[in-house]
Amino acid sequence: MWVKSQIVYEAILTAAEGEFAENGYVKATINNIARRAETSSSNVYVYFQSKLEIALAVYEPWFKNQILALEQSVSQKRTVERKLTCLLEGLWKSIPRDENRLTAMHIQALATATPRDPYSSELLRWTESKIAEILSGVFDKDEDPHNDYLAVAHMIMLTFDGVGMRQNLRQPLDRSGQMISQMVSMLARS
Amino acid sequence: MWVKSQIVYEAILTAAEGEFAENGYVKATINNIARRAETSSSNVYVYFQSKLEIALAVYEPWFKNQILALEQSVSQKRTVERKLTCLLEGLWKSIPRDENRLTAMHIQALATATPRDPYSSELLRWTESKIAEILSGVFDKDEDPHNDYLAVAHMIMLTFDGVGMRQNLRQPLDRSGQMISQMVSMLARS
DNA sequence: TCCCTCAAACGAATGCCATTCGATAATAAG
DNA sequence: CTTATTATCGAATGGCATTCGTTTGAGGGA
Repeated sequence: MWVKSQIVYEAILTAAEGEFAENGYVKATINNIARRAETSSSNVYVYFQSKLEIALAVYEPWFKNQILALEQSVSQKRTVERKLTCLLEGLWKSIPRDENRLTAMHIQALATATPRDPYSSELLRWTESKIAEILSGVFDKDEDPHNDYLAVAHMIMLTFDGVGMRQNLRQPLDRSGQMISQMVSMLARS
Repeated sequence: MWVKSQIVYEAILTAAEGEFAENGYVKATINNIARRAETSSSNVYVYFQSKLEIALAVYEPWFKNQILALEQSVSQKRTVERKLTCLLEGLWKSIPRDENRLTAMHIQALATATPRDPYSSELLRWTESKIAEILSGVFDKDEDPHNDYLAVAHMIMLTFDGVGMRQNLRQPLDRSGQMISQMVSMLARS
């Protein structure tokens, strides 16, 4: 059917995940990915249209898992403050600082993309809805001023992008702790 | 000494500003910059160590001016809410959406940099202090829990980075208005 | 006026990489 | 067994940052 060869396709994805994790988006090369997947760089283009497409294919499932796991963690906390802190620490610390640095690689990929590249904001929208839903659950009001939560979720995600972007650079100063507690207290006051 | 070098130096900076504004960081080429400055690409390396260095040299003065102008605008507003709105609209709308798109180009430059590249976070720190100072002035409390303002300033700047990063992509949905008013009301409640 | 030195300038590499091409090999279909 | 399609590969192609080796020309000293 459609799938050329499921095995090779997945070998490429796995190879790419390793390569991106080690080298980030810019320094990773299709040749290295091909070598890891035990095929040729030209053959990679039978399965993917571009380097960007590979990056997105690697990132999406990883990131969705991270978010779903985070949702779990948040739900296990008892108080509003703990829930909010858990959410923000996940998004502004744990996930972007994850070993494999896929967040930074994703940011690199998007930053170097042009408007003509095949990017869809579907994943971003999915994530923002999810966060809005979590926030809504934290305060559990059913009257649903959902738009407010979406706006906050959007800001949280833009900050997440910023954190990921700054991950590349050696940041001598880490203000994330203060930032999180500040934001938690502002949100909790709502 | 050669008076000429100053002239060429500035010709390169001007040329680079034009080139970066038109093409962003990634698509801009040293060759184009050299051509605009009426010199050769190799000669550019007499004045700058790398493409990144040029980008930062172009960005810094432009951005500082934007911030100083914004500080002015904020100071002319009368109420707390108007001041905050002015500040956030500047940082999350006007500056990143500026014609010349230098914000997006700066993000591209940083996102593609490696930790070994000659980046200093001095400008970021300067900006965050400035924003903290502005916030402090808005609420004009002299007791100065300055660290809280710095944390908020940091978050504002990370969001700014996120906005600039997303500028590359055609974003179909613009939630910046809601985001700003939401943030203003959260801050004003402090 | 004539050298001599050294910064400034340049054209031609170098090396790296995403992406494409053209040609085979393998496989499925009839 | 033939034919069409797919997968694979090695060898381009084209673009670009950066480096190299050499040349040029201004300024100071003789």
